[in-house]
Amino acid sequence: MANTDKGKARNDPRTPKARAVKRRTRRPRAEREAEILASARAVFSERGYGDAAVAEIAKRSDVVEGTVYSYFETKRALLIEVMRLFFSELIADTESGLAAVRGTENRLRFVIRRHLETFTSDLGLCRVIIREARPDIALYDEAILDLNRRYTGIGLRVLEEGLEAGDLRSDIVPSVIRDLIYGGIEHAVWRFLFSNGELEIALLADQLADTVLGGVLVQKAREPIANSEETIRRLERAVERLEAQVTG
Amino acid sequence: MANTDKGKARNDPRTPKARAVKRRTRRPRAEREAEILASARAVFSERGYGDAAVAEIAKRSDVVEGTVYSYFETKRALLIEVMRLFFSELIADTESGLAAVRGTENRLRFVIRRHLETFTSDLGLCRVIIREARPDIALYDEAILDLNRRYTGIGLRVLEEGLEAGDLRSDIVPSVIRDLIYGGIEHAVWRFLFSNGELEIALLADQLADTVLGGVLVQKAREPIANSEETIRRLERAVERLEAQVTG
DNA sequence: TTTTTTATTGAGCCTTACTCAACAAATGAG
DNA sequence: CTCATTTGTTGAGTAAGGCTCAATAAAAAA
Repeated sequence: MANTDKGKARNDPRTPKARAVKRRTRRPRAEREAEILASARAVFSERGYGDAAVAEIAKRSDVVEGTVYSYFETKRALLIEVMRLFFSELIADTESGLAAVRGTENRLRFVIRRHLETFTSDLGLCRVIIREARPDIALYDEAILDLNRRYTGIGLRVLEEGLEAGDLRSDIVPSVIRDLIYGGIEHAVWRFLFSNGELEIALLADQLADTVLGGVLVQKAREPIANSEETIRRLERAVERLEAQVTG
Repeated sequence: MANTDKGKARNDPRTPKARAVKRRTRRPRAEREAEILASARAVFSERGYGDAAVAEIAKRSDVVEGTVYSYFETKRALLIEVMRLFFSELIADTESGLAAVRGTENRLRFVIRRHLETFTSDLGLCRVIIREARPDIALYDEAILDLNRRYTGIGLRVLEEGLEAGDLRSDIVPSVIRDLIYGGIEHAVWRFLFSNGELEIALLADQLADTVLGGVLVQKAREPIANSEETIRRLERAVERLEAQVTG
Protein backbone atom coordinates (compact mmCIF):
# COMPACT_ATOMS: atom_id res chain seq x y z
CA MET A 1 0.00 0.00 0.00
CA ALA A 2 2.75 2.39 0.83
CA ASN A 3 5.11 1.07 -1.79
CA THR A 4 3.40 1.84 -5.04
CA ASP A 5 5.86 4.41 -6.26
CA LYS A 6 9.08 2.47 -6.28
CA GLY A 7 11.37 1.48 -9.11
CA LYS A 8 11.42 5.01 -10.49
CA ALA A 9 15.03 5.55 -9.57
CA ARG A 10 16.18 2.50 -11.49
CA ASN A 11 19.13 2.97 -13.81
CA ASP A 12 18.02 4.09 -17.18
CA PRO A 13 18.77 1.19 -19.54
CA ARG A 14 19.88 3.69 -22.13
CA THR A 15 22.77 4.81 -20.00
CA PRO A 16 25.85 3.55 -21.88
CA LYS A 17 27.59 2.18 -18.81
CA ALA A 18 24.78 0.02 -17.49
CA ARG A 19 24.07 -1.99 -20.59
CA ALA A 20 27.26 -3.93 -21.00
CA VAL A 21 27.21 -4.98 -17.39
CA LYS A 22 23.61 -6.01 -16.82
CA ARG A 23 21.67 -7.55 -19.64
CA ARG A 24 18.36 -9.12 -18.91
CA THR A 25 18.08 -12.52 -20.52
CA ARG A 26 15.25 -14.96 -20.58
CA ARG A 27 16.22 -18.59 -20.50
CA PRO A 28 14.29 -21.87 -20.68
CA ARG A 29 12.92 -22.71 -17.25
CA ALA A 30 14.70 -26.02 -16.95
CA GLU A 31 18.07 -24.51 -17.72
CA ARG A 32 17.78 -21.73 -15.19
CA GLU A 33 16.55 -24.14 -12.60
CA ALA A 34 19.53 -26.42 -13.16
CA GLU A 35 21.90 -23.47 -12.85
CA ILE A 36 20.36 -22.33 -9.62
CA LEU A 37 20.47 -25.85 -8.22
CA ALA A 38 24.12 -26.20 -9.11
CA SER A 39 24.99 -22.89 -7.46
CA ALA A 40 22.92 -23.82 -4.43
CA ARG A 41 24.68 -27.12 -4.04
CA ALA A 42 28.06 -25.42 -4.18
CA VAL A 43 27.16 -22.69 -1.72
CA PHE A 44 25.48 -25.08 0.72
CA SER A 45 28.52 -27.34 0.60
CA GLU A 46 30.93 -24.52 1.25
CA ARG A 47 29.06 -22.52 3.83
CA GLY A 48 26.53 -24.85 5.37
CA TYR A 49 22.82 -24.17 5.30
CA GLY A 50 22.61 -21.42 7.87
CA ASP A 51 25.46 -19.36 6.53
CA ALA A 52 24.51 -19.78 2.90
CA ALA A 53 22.90 -16.56 1.69
CA VAL A 54 20.28 -16.83 -1.00
CA ALA A 55 21.78 -13.65 -2.39
CA GLU A 56 25.03 -15.47 -3.03
CA ILE A 57 23.32 -18.40 -4.70
CA ALA A 58 21.55 -15.90 -6.92
CA LYS A 59 24.75 -14.05 -7.77
CA ARG A 60 26.53 -17.25 -8.79
CA SER A 61 23.62 -18.09 -11.05
CA ASP A 62 23.78 -14.61 -12.53
CA VAL A 63 20.31 -13.71 -11.42
CA VAL A 64 18.81 -11.61 -8.72
CA GLU A 65 17.47 -12.89 -5.41
CA GLY A 66 13.86 -12.56 -6.43
CA THR A 67 14.42 -14.86 -9.40
CA VAL A 68 15.51 -17.65 -7.14
CA TYR A 69 12.24 -17.32 -5.29
CA SER A 70 10.29 -17.59 -8.50
CA TYR A 71 11.83 -21.04 -8.98
CA PHE A 72 11.82 -22.26 -5.38
CA GLU A 73 9.30 -21.33 -2.73
CA THR A 74 11.79 -21.07 0.11
CA LYS A 75 15.46 -21.50 0.83
CA ARG A 76 14.59 -24.78 2.48
CA ALA A 77 12.75 -26.06 -0.59
CA LEU A 78 15.91 -25.32 -2.54
CA LEU A 79 17.93 -27.36 -0.09
CA ILE A 80 15.50 -30.24 -0.29
CA GLU A 81 15.72 -30.28 -4.05
CA VAL A 82 19.52 -30.31 -3.89
CA MET A 83 19.31 -33.25 -1.53
CA ARG A 84 16.85 -35.09 -3.68
CA LEU A 85 19.21 -34.94 -6.62
CA PHE A 86 22.16 -35.99 -4.50
CA PHE A 87 20.32 -38.95 -3.00
CA SER A 88 18.82 -40.24 -6.19
CA GLU A 89 22.23 -40.35 -7.86
CA LEU A 90 23.72 -41.97 -4.79
CA ILE A 91 21.02 -44.58 -4.47
CA ALA A 92 21.21 -45.56 -8.13
CA ASP A 93 24.97 -45.71 -7.99
CA THR A 94 25.14 -47.79 -4.85
CA GLU A 95 22.54 -50.24 -5.99
CA SER A 96 24.18 -50.85 -9.32
CA GLY A 97 27.51 -51.47 -7.64
CA LEU A 98 25.95 -53.76 -5.08
CA ALA A 99 24.32 -55.87 -7.75
CA ALA A 100 27.74 -57.19 -8.68
CA VAL A 101 28.65 -58.36 -5.19
CA ARG A 102 27.77 -61.81 -3.85
CA GLY A 103 27.69 -63.10 -0.33
CA THR A 104 26.34 -61.36 2.77
CA GLU A 105 29.72 -60.53 4.23
CA ASN A 106 31.03 -59.07 0.99
CA ARG A 107 27.85 -57.16 0.40
CA LEU A 108 27.98 -55.62 3.85
CA ARG A 109 31.59 -54.65 3.38
CA PHE A 110 30.69 -53.08 0.07
CA VAL A 111 27.90 -50.98 1.54
CA ILE A 112 30.12 -49.79 4.35
CA ARG A 113 32.95 -48.83 2.08
CA ARG A 114 30.71 -47.18 -0.47
CA HIS A 115 29.08 -45.05 2.16
CA LEU A 116 32.41 -44.06 3.60
CA GLU A 117 33.62 -43.01 0.18
CA THR A 118 30.60 -40.84 -0.47
CA PHE A 119 30.88 -39.28 2.91
CA THR A 120 34.44 -38.20 2.45
CA SER A 121 34.25 -37.21 -1.19
CA ASP A 122 31.19 -35.02 -0.67
CA LEU A 123 31.74 -34.03 2.89
CA GLY A 124 30.36 -30.51 2.73
CA LEU A 125 27.00 -31.56 1.45
CA CYS A 126 26.84 -34.61 3.71
CA ARG A 127 27.39 -32.38 6.69
CA VAL A 128 24.52 -30.17 5.65
CA ILE A 129 22.25 -33.12 5.03
CA ILE A 130 22.96 -34.61 8.42
CA ARG A 131 22.47 -31.36 10.24
CA GLU A 132 19.33 -30.37 8.44
CA ALA A 133 17.77 -33.77 8.18
CA ARG A 134 17.54 -33.86 11.95
CA PRO A 135 13.97 -33.40 12.94
CA ASP A 136 12.99 -29.86 13.65
CA ILE A 137 9.58 -31.23 14.46
CA ALA A 138 8.71 -29.69 11.13
CA LEU A 139 6.63 -31.69 8.76
CA TYR A 140 8.10 -30.33 5.59
CA ASP A 141 11.29 -32.15 6.46
CA GLU A 142 9.49 -35.39 5.78
CA ALA A 143 10.90 -35.32 2.27
CA ILE A 144 14.48 -35.45 3.48
CA LEU A 145 13.71 -38.21 5.92
CA ASP A 146 12.19 -40.30 3.23
CA LEU A 147 15.26 -39.93 1.04
CA ASN A 148 17.52 -40.89 3.91
CA ARG A 149 15.38 -43.88 4.72
CA ARG A 150 15.46 -45.08 1.17
CA TYR A 151 19.21 -44.78 1.05
CA THR A 152 19.96 -46.54 4.32
CA GLY A 153 17.33 -49.05 3.27
CA ILE A 154 19.94 -50.49 0.92
CA GLY A 155 22.07 -51.61 3.84
CA LEU A 156 19.01 -52.80 5.68
CA ARG A 157 18.02 -55.06 2.83
CA VAL A 158 21.45 -56.63 2.71
CA LEU A 159 21.09 -57.46 6.38
CA GLU A 160 17.63 -58.91 6.01
CA GLU A 161 18.69 -61.04 3.11
CA GLY A 162 21.71 -62.25 5.06
CA LEU A 163 19.44 -63.17 7.91
CA GLU A 164 17.16 -65.17 5.66
CA ALA A 165 20.11 -66.87 4.03
CA GLY A 166 21.29 -67.95 7.47
CA ASP A 167 24.55 -66.04 7.21
CA LEU A 168 23.75 -63.87 10.20
CA ARG A 169 22.92 -64.73 13.77
CA SER A 170 19.22 -65.30 13.98
CA ASP A 171 18.84 -63.14 17.08
CA ILE A 172 20.09 -59.90 15.55
CA VAL A 173 17.82 -56.96 14.73
CA PRO A 174 18.62 -55.65 11.25
CA SER A 175 17.54 -52.08 11.91
CA VAL A 176 19.81 -51.89 14.93
CA ILE A 177 22.77 -53.10 12.90
CA ARG A 178 21.98 -50.56 10.25
CA ASP A 179 22.00 -47.80 12.85
CA LEU A 180 25.33 -49.01 14.16
CA ILE A 181 26.83 -48.99 10.70
CA TYR A 182 25.60 -45.64 9.43
CA GLY A 183 25.92 -43.96 12.79
CA GLY A 184 29.34 -45.39 13.36
CA ILE A 185 30.62 -44.20 10.02
CA GLU A 186 29.29 -40.75 10.71
CA HIS A 187 31.04 -40.50 14.05
CA ALA A 188 34.26 -41.94 12.74
CA VAL A 189 34.41 -39.39 9.95
CA TRP A 190 33.82 -36.45 12.30
CA ARG A 191 36.59 -37.65 14.50
CA PHE A 192 39.05 -37.71 11.63
CA LEU A 193 37.99 -34.24 10.64
CA PHE A 194 39.48 -32.85 13.80
CA SER A 195 42.32 -34.99 14.89
CA ASN A 196 43.36 -34.11 11.40
CA GLY A 197 45.15 -37.34 10.81
CA GLU A 198 44.87 -38.93 7.41
CA LEU A 199 41.63 -40.77 6.83
CA GLU A 200 42.44 -44.17 5.37
CA ILE A 201 39.13 -45.12 3.89
CA ALA A 202 39.97 -48.72 3.11
CA LEU A 203 41.43 -49.31 6.55
CA LEU A 204 38.56 -47.70 8.41
CA ALA A 205 36.00 -49.56 6.33
CA ASP A 206 37.69 -52.84 7.24
CA GLN A 207 37.87 -51.97 10.92
CA LEU A 208 34.21 -51.06 11.01
CA ALA A 209 33.18 -54.14 9.10
CA ASP A 210 35.34 -56.45 11.18
CA THR A 211 33.79 -55.17 14.36
CA VAL A 212 30.23 -55.35 13.19
CA LEU A 213 30.73 -58.77 11.68
CA GLY A 214 32.70 -60.39 14.46
CA GLY A 215 32.04 -58.39 17.61
CA VAL A 216 34.54 -57.29 20.19
CA LEU A 217 34.56 -60.04 22.77
CA VAL A 218 37.23 -62.69 22.75
CA GLN A 219 35.57 -65.95 21.86
CA LYS A 220 36.18 -67.67 25.15
CA ALA A 221 34.18 -70.68 24.17
CA ARG A 222 36.36 -71.48 21.24
CA GLU A 223 39.66 -72.33 22.92
CA PRO A 224 38.35 -75.06 25.25
CA ILE A 225 36.12 -76.49 22.57
CA ALA A 226 39.00 -77.37 20.32
CA ASN A 227 40.30 -79.50 23.15
CA SER A 228 36.87 -80.75 23.96
CA GLU A 229 36.48 -82.34 20.63
CA GLU A 230 39.53 -84.36 21.23
CA THR A 231 38.23 -85.08 24.66
CA ILE A 232 34.93 -86.19 23.25
CA ARG A 233 36.60 -88.63 20.91
CA ARG A 234 38.74 -89.92 23.69
CA LEU A 235 35.70 -90.27 25.93
CA GLU A 236 33.65 -91.86 23.23
CA ARG A 237 36.36 -94.43 22.72
CA ALA A 238 36.64 -94.99 26.47
CA VAL A 239 32.89 -95.44 26.83
CA GLU A 240 32.81 -97.86 23.96
CA ARG A 241 35.71 -99.80 25.35
CA LEU A 242 34.29 -99.84 28.86
CA GLU A 243 30.79 -100.68 27.80
CA ALA A 244 32.15 -103.49 25.74
CA GLN A 245 34.14 -104.58 28.74
CA VAL A 246 31.11 -104.38 31.06
CA THR A 247 28.70 -106.14 28.80
CA GLY A 248 31.36 -108.42 27.41
CA MET B 1 28.01 9.19 15.00
CA ALA B 2 24.50 9.61 13.85
CA ASN B 3 22.90 8.01 16.86
CA THR B 4 23.85 10.29 19.71
CA ASP B 5 20.43 11.67 20.36
CA LYS B 6 18.42 8.56 21.09
CA GLY B 7 16.62 7.50 24.19
CA LYS B 8 14.90 10.84 24.55
CA ALA B 9 11.51 9.44 23.74
CA ARG B 10 11.69 6.82 26.46
CA ASN B 11 8.69 6.49 28.74
CA ASP B 12 8.92 8.83 31.66
CA PRO B 13 9.52 6.62 34.72
CA ARG B 14 7.27 8.88 36.73
CA THR B 15 4.29 7.90 34.64
CA PRO B 16 2.05 6.00 37.11
CA LYS B 17 1.31 3.15 34.76
CA ALA B 18 4.87 2.20 33.88
CA ARG B 19 6.26 1.78 37.37
CA ALA B 20 4.27 -1.16 38.68
CA VAL B 21 4.99 -3.15 35.58
CA LYS B 22 8.70 -2.60 35.08
CA ARG B 23 10.96 -2.33 38.09
CA ARG B 24 14.66 -2.26 37.54
CA THR B 25 16.47 -4.57 39.94
CA ARG B 26 20.12 -5.28 40.37
CA ARG B 27 21.02 -8.82 41.31
CA PRO B 28 24.25 -10.57 42.17
CA ARG B 29 26.04 -11.47 38.96
CA ALA B 30 26.12 -15.18 39.65
CA GLU B 31 22.38 -15.33 40.27
CA ARG B 32 21.43 -13.50 37.10
CA GLU B 33 23.82 -15.58 35.13
CA ALA B 34 22.29 -18.78 36.46
CA GLU B 35 18.80 -17.54 35.61
CA ILE B 36 19.78 -16.67 32.09
CA LEU B 37 21.47 -20.02 31.65
CA ALA B 38 18.40 -21.86 32.88
CA SER B 39 16.14 -19.95 30.50
CA ALA B 40 18.57 -20.49 27.66
CA ARG B 41 18.66 -24.21 28.27
CA ALA B 42 14.89 -24.38 28.24
CA VAL B 43 14.49 -22.31 25.10
CA PHE B 44 17.25 -24.12 23.22
CA SER B 45 15.71 -27.44 24.16
CA GLU B 46 12.27 -26.43 23.01
CA ARG B 47 13.08 -24.53 19.85
CA GLY B 48 16.52 -25.65 18.77
CA TYR B 49 19.41 -23.26 18.38
CA GLY B 50 18.41 -21.56 15.17
CA ASP B 51 14.84 -20.85 16.16
CA ALA B 52 15.65 -19.79 19.69
CA ALA B 53 15.41 -16.00 19.93
CA VAL B 54 17.68 -14.27 22.38
CA ALA B 55 14.74 -11.97 23.04
CA GLU B 56 12.75 -14.91 24.36
CA ILE B 57 15.57 -16.09 26.59
CA ALA B 58 15.76 -12.56 27.95
CA LYS B 59 12.04 -12.36 28.55
CA ARG B 60 11.98 -15.64 30.49
CA SER B 61 14.79 -14.35 32.66
CA ASP B 62 12.85 -11.13 33.22
CA VAL B 63 15.52 -8.98 31.66
CA VAL B 64 15.96 -7.18 28.40
CA GLU B 65 17.93 -8.47 25.43
CA GLY B 66 20.88 -6.19 26.04
CA THR B 67 21.34 -7.62 29.52
CA VAL B 68 21.87 -11.07 28.13
CA TYR B 69 24.65 -9.69 26.00
CA SER B 70 26.33 -8.14 29.01
CA TYR B 71 26.62 -11.65 30.47
CA PHE B 72 27.42 -13.57 27.32
CA GLU B 73 29.33 -12.26 24.34
CA THR B 74 27.18 -13.96 21.74
CA LYS B 75 24.25 -16.28 21.43
CA ARG B 76 26.69 -19.03 20.61
CA ALA B 77 28.75 -18.42 23.74
CA LEU B 78 25.53 -18.82 25.68
CA LEU B 79 24.89 -22.15 24.02
CA ILE B 80 28.40 -23.32 24.75
CA GLU B 81 28.00 -22.47 28.40
CA VAL B 82 24.71 -24.38 28.56
CA MET B 83 26.47 -27.33 27.03
CA ARG B 84 29.39 -27.11 29.38
CA LEU B 85 27.07 -27.37 32.36
CA PHE B 86 25.16 -30.23 30.82
CA PHE B 87 28.29 -32.18 30.03
CA SER B 88 30.02 -31.69 33.33
CA GLU B 89 27.00 -33.00 35.21
CA LEU B 90 26.69 -35.89 32.80
CA ILE B 91 30.34 -36.81 32.99
CA ALA B 92 30.41 -36.77 36.77
CA ASP B 93 27.23 -38.77 36.97
CA THR B 94 28.30 -41.40 34.48
CA GLU B 95 31.70 -41.85 36.04
CA SER B 96 30.35 -42.31 39.52
CA GLY B 97 27.87 -44.87 38.28
CA LEU B 98 30.50 -46.68 36.31
CA ALA B 99 32.77 -46.95 39.33
CA ALA B 100 30.39 -49.48 40.81
CA VAL B 101 30.40 -51.81 37.82
CA ARG B 102 32.96 -54.59 37.38
CA GLY B 103 33.91 -56.55 34.31
CA THR B 104 34.42 -55.24 30.79
CA GLU B 105 31.17 -56.58 29.41
CA ASN B 106 29.10 -55.18 32.25
CA ARG B 107 30.89 -51.86 32.08
CA LEU B 108 30.25 -51.56 28.36
CA ARG B 109 26.62 -52.41 28.83
CA PHE B 110 26.40 -49.79 31.54
CA VAL B 111 27.90 -47.06 29.37
CA ILE B 112 25.57 -47.88 26.50
CA ARG B 113 22.50 -47.88 28.65
CA ARG B 114 23.45 -44.75 30.51
CA HIS B 115 24.00 -42.87 27.30
CA LEU B 116 20.73 -44.04 25.89
CA GLU B 117 18.93 -42.88 29.00
CA THR B 118 20.45 -39.43 28.85
CA PHE B 119 19.66 -39.16 25.20
CA THR B 120 16.01 -39.87 25.63
CA SER B 121 15.43 -38.00 28.86
CA ASP B 122 17.07 -34.83 27.57
CA LEU B 123 16.31 -35.19 23.92
CA GLY B 124 15.80 -31.55 23.05
CA LEU B 125 19.17 -30.45 24.31
CA CYS B 126 20.92 -33.49 22.90
CA ARG B 127 19.55 -32.69 19.50
CA VAL B 128 20.89 -29.18 19.72
CA ILE B 129 24.28 -30.37 20.91
CA ILE B 130 24.59 -32.83 18.08
CA ARG B 131 23.54 -30.36 15.46
CA GLU B 132 25.67 -27.52 16.69
CA ALA B 133 28.68 -29.51 17.70
CA ARG B 134 29.19 -30.47 14.09
CA PRO B 135 32.15 -28.61 12.78
CA ASP B 136 31.30 -25.38 11.09
CA ILE B 137 34.98 -25.09 10.37
CA ALA B 138 34.81 -22.50 13.10
CA LEU B 139 37.43 -22.57 15.77
CA TYR B 140 35.25 -21.31 18.57
CA ASP B 141 33.44 -24.61 18.46
CA GLU B 142 36.55 -26.23 19.83
CA ALA B 143 35.05 -25.95 23.30
CA ILE B 144 32.08 -28.13 22.42
CA LEU B 145 34.28 -30.67 20.74
CA ASP B 146 36.43 -30.96 23.78
CA LEU B 147 33.43 -31.58 26.01
CA ASN B 148 32.14 -34.23 23.66
CA ARG B 149 35.52 -35.87 23.52
CA ARG B 150 35.80 -35.97 27.26
CA TYR B 151 32.39 -37.53 27.58
CA THR B 152 32.82 -40.21 24.96
CA GLY B 153 36.27 -40.74 26.45
CA ILE B 154 34.54 -42.60 29.25
CA GLY B 155 33.44 -45.33 26.90
CA LEU B 156 36.81 -45.30 25.22
CA ARG B 157 38.59 -45.94 28.49
CA VAL B 158 36.35 -48.92 29.26
CA LEU B 159 37.31 -50.38 25.91
CA GLU B 160 41.01 -49.79 26.40
CA GLU B 161 40.93 -51.34 29.83
CA GLY B 162 39.03 -54.31 28.49
CA LEU B 163 41.65 -54.71 25.83
CA GLU B 164 44.45 -54.67 28.37
CA ALA B 165 42.62 -57.11 30.58
CA GLY B 166 42.35 -59.49 27.65
CA ASP B 167 38.56 -59.40 27.64
CA LEU B 168 38.39 -57.99 24.13
CA ARG B 169 39.77 -59.25 20.86
CA SER B 170 43.30 -57.96 20.55
CA ASP B 171 42.78 -56.80 16.97
CA ILE B 172 40.00 -54.31 17.68
CA VAL B 173 40.49 -50.55 17.52
CA PRO B 174 38.90 -48.93 20.58
CA SER B 175 38.16 -45.59 18.93
CA VAL B 176 36.29 -47.34 16.14
CA ILE B 177 34.18 -49.26 18.63
CA ARG B 178 33.44 -46.05 20.45
CA ASP B 179 32.25 -44.45 17.23
CA LEU B 180 30.04 -47.42 16.52
CA ILE B 181 28.49 -47.25 19.95
CA TYR B 182 27.82 -43.53 20.21
CA GLY B 183 26.96 -43.16 16.55
CA GLY B 184 24.72 -46.19 16.62
CA ILE B 185 22.80 -44.95 19.62
CA GLU B 186 22.30 -41.60 17.96
CA HIS B 187 20.88 -43.11 14.81
CA ALA B 188 18.71 -45.54 16.66
CA VAL B 189 17.13 -42.78 18.67
CA TRP B 190 16.37 -40.64 15.61
CA ARG B 191 14.71 -43.58 14.01
CA PHE B 192 12.39 -44.07 16.95
CA LEU B 193 11.56 -40.40 16.92
CA PHE B 194 9.81 -40.81 13.62
CA SER B 195 8.45 -44.26 13.33
CA ASN B 196 6.89 -43.13 16.55
CA GLY B 197 6.84 -46.54 18.07
CA GLU B 198 7.64 -46.87 21.74
CA LEU B 199 11.31 -46.66 22.55
CA GLU B 200 12.17 -49.50 24.91
CA ILE B 201 15.42 -48.28 26.35
CA ALA B 202 16.40 -51.48 28.09
CA LEU B 203 15.67 -53.57 25.04
CA LEU B 204 17.49 -51.32 22.62
CA ALA B 205 20.48 -51.08 24.94
CA ASP B 206 20.67 -54.85 25.04
CA GLN B 207 20.36 -55.18 21.29
CA LEU B 208 23.09 -52.67 20.69
CA ALA B 209 25.36 -54.21 23.28
CA ASP B 210 24.76 -57.74 22.03
CA THR B 211 25.71 -56.75 18.52
CA VAL B 212 28.82 -54.84 19.47
CA LEU B 213 29.94 -57.53 21.83
CA GLY B 214 29.20 -60.57 19.73
CA GLY B 215 29.03 -59.39 16.14
CA VAL B 216 26.49 -60.36 13.54
CA LEU B 217 27.98 -63.38 11.83
CA VAL B 218 26.83 -66.81 12.82
CA GLN B 219 29.54 -68.48 14.84
CA LYS B 220 29.90 -71.60 12.78
CA ALA B 221 32.04 -73.23 15.44
CA ARG B 222 29.61 -72.55 18.21
CA GLU B 223 26.62 -74.68 17.34
CA PRO B 224 28.41 -78.05 17.57
CA ILE B 225 30.24 -76.90 20.67
CA ALA B 226 27.17 -76.25 22.73
CA ASN B 227 26.10 -79.83 22.15
CA SER B 228 29.59 -81.06 22.64
CA GLU B 229 29.79 -79.73 26.13
CA GLU B 230 26.70 -81.59 27.13
CA THR B 231 28.05 -84.57 25.37
CA ILE B 232 31.28 -84.28 27.26
CA ARG B 233 29.52 -84.21 30.59
CA ARG B 234 27.35 -87.08 29.62
CA LEU B 235 30.37 -89.02 28.47
CA GLU B 236 32.37 -88.09 31.53
CA ARG B 237 29.62 -89.42 33.75
CA ALA B 238 29.29 -92.54 31.68
CA VAL B 239 33.00 -93.19 31.83
CA GLU B 240 33.04 -92.64 35.55
CA ARG B 241 30.12 -94.94 36.05
CA LEU B 242 31.49 -97.60 33.76
CA GLU B 243 34.97 -97.38 35.13
CA ALA B 244 33.57 -97.73 38.59
CA GLN B 245 31.57 -100.69 37.38
CA VAL B 246 34.58 -102.24 35.72
CA THR B 247 36.92 -101.77 38.59
CA GLY B 248 34.24 -102.40 41.16
C1' DT C 1 24.37 12.82 51.60
C1' DT C 2 27.19 12.84 47.76
C1' DT C 3 30.10 10.45 44.57
C1' DT C 4 31.50 6.48 42.10
C1' DT C 5 30.70 2.26 40.06
C1' DT C 6 28.40 -0.78 37.17
C1' DA C 7 24.11 -3.56 36.07
C1' DT C 8 20.37 -2.62 33.20
C1' DT C 9 17.86 -0.58 29.70
C1' DG C 10 15.85 0.12 25.02
C1' DA C 11 16.37 2.48 20.76
C1' DG C 12 18.53 1.47 16.72
C1' DC C 13 21.91 -0.93 13.21
C1' DC C 14 22.73 -4.68 10.13
C1' DT C 15 22.05 -8.86 7.83
C1' DT C 16 19.10 -11.95 5.52
C1' DA C 17 14.86 -14.58 4.17
C1' DC C 18 11.11 -13.38 1.60
C1' DT C 19 7.36 -10.25 -1.12
C1' DC C 20 5.57 -7.62 -4.80
C1' DA C 21 4.46 -4.32 -8.31
C1' DA C 22 6.75 -2.79 -12.34
C1' DC C 23 9.34 -4.03 -16.32
C1' DA C 24 10.85 -6.18 -20.63
C1' DA C 25 11.93 -10.32 -23.53
C1' DA C 26 9.68 -13.80 -26.00
C1' DT C 27 5.56 -15.17 -28.43
C1' DG C 28 1.40 -14.72 -31.04
C1' DA C 29 -2.26 -12.11 -33.67
C1' DG C 30 -3.54 -9.09 -37.21
C1' DC D 1 6.15 -5.59 -39.57
C1' DT D 2 3.54 -3.80 -35.61
C1' DC D 3 1.02 -4.26 -31.56
C1' DA D 4 -0.80 -7.07 -27.69
C1' DT D 5 -0.24 -10.75 -24.44
C1' DT D 6 2.28 -13.64 -21.58
C1' DT D 7 5.52 -14.49 -18.21
C1' DG D 8 10.54 -14.55 -16.69
C1' DT D 9 13.15 -11.03 -14.28
C1' DT D 10 14.05 -7.22 -11.51
C1' DG D 11 15.19 -4.46 -7.30
C1' DA D 12 13.23 -1.88 -3.76
C1' DG D 13 11.09 -2.83 0.41
C1' DT D 14 9.39 -5.57 4.86
C1' DA D 15 10.06 -8.33 8.92
C1' DA D 16 12.73 -10.86 12.19
C1' DG D 17 16.47 -11.51 14.81
C1' DG D 18 21.52 -10.92 16.38
C1' DC D 19 24.10 -7.48 18.35
C1' DT D 20 25.76 -2.43 19.92
C1' DC D 21 25.92 1.51 22.76
C1' DA D 22 24.96 5.81 25.19
C1' DA D 23 21.94 6.88 28.84
C1' DT D 24 20.10 5.62 33.24
C1' DA D 25 19.50 4.19 37.96
C1' DA D 26 20.54 0.91 41.73
C1' DA D 27 24.04 -0.37 44.80
C1' DA D 28 28.45 0.58 47.01
C1' DA D 29 31.92 3.70 48.59
C1' DA D 30 33.32 7.99 50.42
